[in-house]
Amino acid sequence: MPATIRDVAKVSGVHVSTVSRTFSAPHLVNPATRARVLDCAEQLGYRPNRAARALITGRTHNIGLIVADIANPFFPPLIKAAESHARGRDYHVFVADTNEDAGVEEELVLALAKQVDGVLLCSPRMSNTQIERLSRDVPLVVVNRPVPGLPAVVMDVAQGARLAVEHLGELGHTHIALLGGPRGSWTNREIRRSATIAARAGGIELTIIGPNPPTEEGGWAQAETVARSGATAVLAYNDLMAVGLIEGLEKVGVSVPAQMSIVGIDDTALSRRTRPMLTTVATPTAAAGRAAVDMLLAHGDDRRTTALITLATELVVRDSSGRPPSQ
Amino acid sequence: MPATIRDVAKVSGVHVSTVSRTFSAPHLVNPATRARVLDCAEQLGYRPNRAARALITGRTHNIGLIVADIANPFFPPLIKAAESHARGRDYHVFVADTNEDAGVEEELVLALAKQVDGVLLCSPRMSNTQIERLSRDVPLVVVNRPVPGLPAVVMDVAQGARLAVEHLGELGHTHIALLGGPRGSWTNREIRRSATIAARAGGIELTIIGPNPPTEEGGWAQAETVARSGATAVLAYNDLMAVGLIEGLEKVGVSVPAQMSIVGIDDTALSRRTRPMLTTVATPTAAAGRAAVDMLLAHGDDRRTTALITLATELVVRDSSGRPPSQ
DNA sequence: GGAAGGACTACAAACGTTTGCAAGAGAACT
DNA sequence: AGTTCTCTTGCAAACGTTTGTAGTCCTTCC
Repeated sequence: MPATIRDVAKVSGVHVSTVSRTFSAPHLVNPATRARVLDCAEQLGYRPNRAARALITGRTHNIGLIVADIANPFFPPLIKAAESHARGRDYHVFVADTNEDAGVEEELVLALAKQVDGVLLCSPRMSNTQIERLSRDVPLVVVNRPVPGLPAVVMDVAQGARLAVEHLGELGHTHIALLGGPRGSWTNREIRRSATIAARAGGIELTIIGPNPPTEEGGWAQAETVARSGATAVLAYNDLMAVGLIEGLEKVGVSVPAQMSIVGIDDTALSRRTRPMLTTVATPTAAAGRAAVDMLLAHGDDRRTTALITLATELVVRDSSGRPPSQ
Repeated sequence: MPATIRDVAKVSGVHVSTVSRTFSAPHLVNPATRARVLDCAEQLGYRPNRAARALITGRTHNIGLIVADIANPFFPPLIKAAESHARGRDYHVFVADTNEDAGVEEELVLALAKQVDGVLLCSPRMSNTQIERLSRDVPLVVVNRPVPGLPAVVMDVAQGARLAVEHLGELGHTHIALLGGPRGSWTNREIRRSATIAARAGGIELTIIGPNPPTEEGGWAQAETVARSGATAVLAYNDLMAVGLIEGLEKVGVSVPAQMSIVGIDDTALSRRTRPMLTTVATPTAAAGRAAVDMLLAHGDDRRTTALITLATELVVRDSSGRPPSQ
């Protein structure tokens, strides 16, 4: 029912190949003919069938975007930026949610492989070897984790964690708790590594609590442990956990920031909406989405880009961090 | 480079059509042959090329999902549910964000039309006639707005608004402000209509403030107007505006709920995270996503489903609503 | 005035599938 | 033993494009 290239050819009295070139190589067709063809196409409401085009060119002009959990406020800004950026370059985006499941993740990459020119893998739960294997089927760009031999975009959370610890140190805290994230997370290891170094440098005692699920509940559940740890400040794996922790602390009668300072990571929209507003490490998620799309599309040209892009983070001081109780 | 049906045919010593049938009509091929073919396919890592299949069957097994703003916390749960539900039925989902722009919306539907079996249009900003025209190019299901002649899924916000007004009435409020949403929104009209009726029935004065942009800023900006309106309670178009309003009221020295009760709509994840926690009307967004997918896929079979599904809403009472100040 | 080149267009094969049709082999019926 | 039926498979056309090759007609040059 929808107009095909053949309909346009018939109506405008030229061969299909001429119609095709009118769209894909305009300089090869006579201006007068081109005008006539465009006119007929317009008239018929013709739009090239991208699937058919993909069959022969091998380029679908689609990309896949796989995230662990769309409902996690970290991802929507990334998705939004990536989608918009891709669309600006005439690419459409498949979005899929793995529910934090590595198996689903692999299945999705495979299922999408033939329909896209590449896949953005955000915060993957798969092993490096799994990811490397998949990258033979379809170009991959990994976000939030470096994978040897593959292009990746990561946030400089090490810097962020250092800034956070230094900030707390300057406020006078001498004992900080680190509320860790999920076990397999590269980001989690980075934070831990960097916070440990920064704490040692600042003469600060660091208590590590975790691993924990990276959710509000995960933070909430550790409130008592945190309260009894002797620490006067906490650096949490992400905002979600920080918020859960604040809530949990309230419940056990510890007020923030008077008795306990809290610093989150990510600067999600959430952090400006809680009371007290959350001091947090801002990670440039939108920029990460755009950068990942750029890498993926560049990927096509030269054979195998291996670059690792590291985006700077910064500390955003709000109301959840303050001086330790004078006692 | 990736294995095609022809490679599998060659290796397993049968014709391509037999391989094809092994996957798309297994009962037509001899069990022994089928086993052998499947084995070879497995060996070669063969996966049918869905684009090529779509070319001939006319069914892409993809659906489009167009939302106004991915970063609006209303949408992620809907997207997540729709994507997961669709994947369970072997469909993949294109997600696109229109930035609240009707022009982008139309362009997206057209661009996606050939690549999908149908499009879910969530909270569209286009006119009904525009939508109807587009529905001739590609099956559409509209979410959050009824469009004559098209299948749609809507929330019973009228019921929700009534419950909210009654709740406030029972608490003793006699003057309520309605903080309206965007001009073109059907949901906004419904809320307004229903709140007006409920207020009259309860002997409550209703002041309508708006239209406003459906964002945190939109709520924030009206804080002073609300404070001066004489109302002791507010029903906001959505949670985002309610949260913004609470923040704005704090700034001008009005405390919630002591001096002003606030009720939101949507019950986004947000509403449990703010202080005070938000009393709000829960809309079943995940269910809406699933229902819309179901309608879209059913749509294919019988020619034109016109059904309108209305999902019930309910009031969730939390901490932002209370008795009016005794004065 | 013939050759050489340029601009434009048509032809046809290809991309990876699906599917209607036909053919062959047995099995089951009459 | 002939007919019909079922099961299984192969053949080939089709889906809507792109693109290499070749052809036509003009210009331009020597």
